[in-house]
Amino acid sequence: MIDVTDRKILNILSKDAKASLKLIGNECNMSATAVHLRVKKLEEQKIITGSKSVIDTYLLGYQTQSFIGIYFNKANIYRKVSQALYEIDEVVECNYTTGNFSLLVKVICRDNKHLTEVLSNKIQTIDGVARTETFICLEQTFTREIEF
Amino acid sequence: MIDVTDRKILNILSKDAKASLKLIGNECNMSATAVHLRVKKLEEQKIITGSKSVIDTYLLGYQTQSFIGIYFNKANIYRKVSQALYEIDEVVECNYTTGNFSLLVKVICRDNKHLTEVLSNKIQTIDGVARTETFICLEQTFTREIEF
DNA sequence: ACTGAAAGTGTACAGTG
DNA sequence: CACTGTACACTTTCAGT
Repeated sequence: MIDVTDRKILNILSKDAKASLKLIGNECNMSATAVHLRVKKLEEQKIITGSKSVIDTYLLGYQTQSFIGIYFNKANIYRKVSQALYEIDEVVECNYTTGNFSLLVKVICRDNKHLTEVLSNKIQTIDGVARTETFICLEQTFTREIEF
Repeated sequence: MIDVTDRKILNILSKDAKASLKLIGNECNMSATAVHLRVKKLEEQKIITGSKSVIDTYLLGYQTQSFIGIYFNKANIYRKVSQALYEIDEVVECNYTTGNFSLLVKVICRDNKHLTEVLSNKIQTIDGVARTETFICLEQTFTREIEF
């Protein structure tokens, strides 16, 4: 399905979506056009699904990132609660998980006051949400992409 | 510092790093060149720090994503433990948090067997790690970028 | 700070092995 | 079928307003 060259391309693009085809071609001993064809194929196969610019949210005033574990008071409502969470702009990631919580979500707020408001006025008012547990990120020590 | 046009540009690029300057220019009623100048400035200010292609890890055989809460048996060692975690390829995000755990990390593995191996042979052998708590993601209901 | 024309890339297409 | 070389479109740079 995908070979070692495709993996090399994915590893480069996952760290830099704007890496030039020329540069990738040099790394893979290929013409830029050949790389382009492979990238197109990876997009068709939905292995590459898009791209994002990485933006420093901290510099823009969003300085309180946190994870929130959510407990339910009913069974089988994770889809409905997820939908309600999707309506909350500050919630950027939502995972249905095993373990203590039912959902584990990532929230990006300006400050602790903003977080308090999101928690009490938005998340905890969702039907089915019994209790939440907040983990404020004091420091994100690293993020990185997986290597294929 | 940054105006409403910059925000518009950031919102577009955070969802699509390869959005054409032309298209952004249309959205902002500006020439492609003017957009380019603003993007360059945002990069210089380190508000835009880079870009990534979004890759479907599931399709490539990494089908078990999980969060792992890490407890320490000593104080003040989060930097050292973070460094050790950075050496583990499967750990893609590491946060020093308030709450029960000291660190909350995101791990991407091929399957549960792979996760077990990472947990017992890699994470739990790090000096200072007392105990871990694993939250396997049964479903990532959504991820999204914040709006500015 | 923005525009409009030149140089340098990315992309599409016809052609080769 | 995977790749190459060429032609056009786009991004990027630079002089000018």
